[in-house]
Amino acid sequence: MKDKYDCLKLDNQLCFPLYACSKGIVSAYKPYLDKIGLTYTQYIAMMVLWEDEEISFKQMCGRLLLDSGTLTPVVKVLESKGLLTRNRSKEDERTLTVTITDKGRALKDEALGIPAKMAQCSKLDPADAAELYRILRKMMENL
Amino acid sequence: MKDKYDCLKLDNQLCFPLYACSKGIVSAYKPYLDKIGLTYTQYIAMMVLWEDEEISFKQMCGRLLLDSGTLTPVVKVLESKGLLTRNRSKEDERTLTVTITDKGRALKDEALGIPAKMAQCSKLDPADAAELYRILRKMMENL
DNA sequence: TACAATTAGACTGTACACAATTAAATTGCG
DNA sequence: CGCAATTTAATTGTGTACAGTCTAATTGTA
Repeated sequence: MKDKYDCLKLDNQLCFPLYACSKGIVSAYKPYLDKIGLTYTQYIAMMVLWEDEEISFKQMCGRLLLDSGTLTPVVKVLESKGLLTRNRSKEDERTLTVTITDKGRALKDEALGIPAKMAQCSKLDPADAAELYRILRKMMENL
Repeated sequence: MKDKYDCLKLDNQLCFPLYACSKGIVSAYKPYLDKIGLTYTQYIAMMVLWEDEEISFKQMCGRLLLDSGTLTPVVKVLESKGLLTRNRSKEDERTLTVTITDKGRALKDEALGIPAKMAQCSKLDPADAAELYRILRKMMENL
């Protein structure tokens, strides 16, 4: 019944459900994020600024685990929406400082209901959610 | 210590580690997939054909949870690499039948070592890996 | 102090990923 | 039978995502 190719079956992969769930969750966010006019990537970028209102672009890349090629256009779009400003640092002209605006800060309150809505939609019981969180955190450290 | 905005912190999200691990695993595959000349998306598409050597395009989309806009170019690239053929069904001209070639079948043996290499790289103990798999599967059904 | 090495962002090219639309083929119903 | 509704891929447009490259600014060192 078992053959040497079993390890190549989609159903036996750990990576595929991970990849599918990641896309699934991001798309589940869409209706809620549409209401506040953000994409998922823009949302997590704003999340960084909701926590630290001023941060260097480089640090932002590190927190989000995104490279400059991805984050540069995202931050420019957020700037064009008036949610943040981009300025070169006085001490080091290479460094780009990203700062939240009043409008960006105001959006925080609009986003407040989203995490609860998302928790419902995954339909995981709290124990599974906690386990998942624990294992994914461990995995992140190894990658 | 706790404020109402805690739920909007990146560290308190379940989605973000999921999204980060998904990207992390896919990028961990890269060196191994480079050796056989496939991207991750191309790899999972070939996985479907390694299991079912002939399948309709529509079914393939369903198995991979990808829509036609994503999979059409992927399958065309795999065709150009000579790993599969694309043919319209005789019974229903709308249906595209995707069939593995000898070259595609041969690639299966080259890919055989990859899953084991990936299991090492995630560095999860078997118990955690099994738990993760179980929870992600449950989540997939709910999404 | 010159100048090599490093660092920070931006840019280019390739590859997804999905929503929305389109076109062709087929089906179903009056 | 005739035509509206449905189905299947393909296409278009927007938005990531990352490798590789480039430029400008800064740092380290002889």
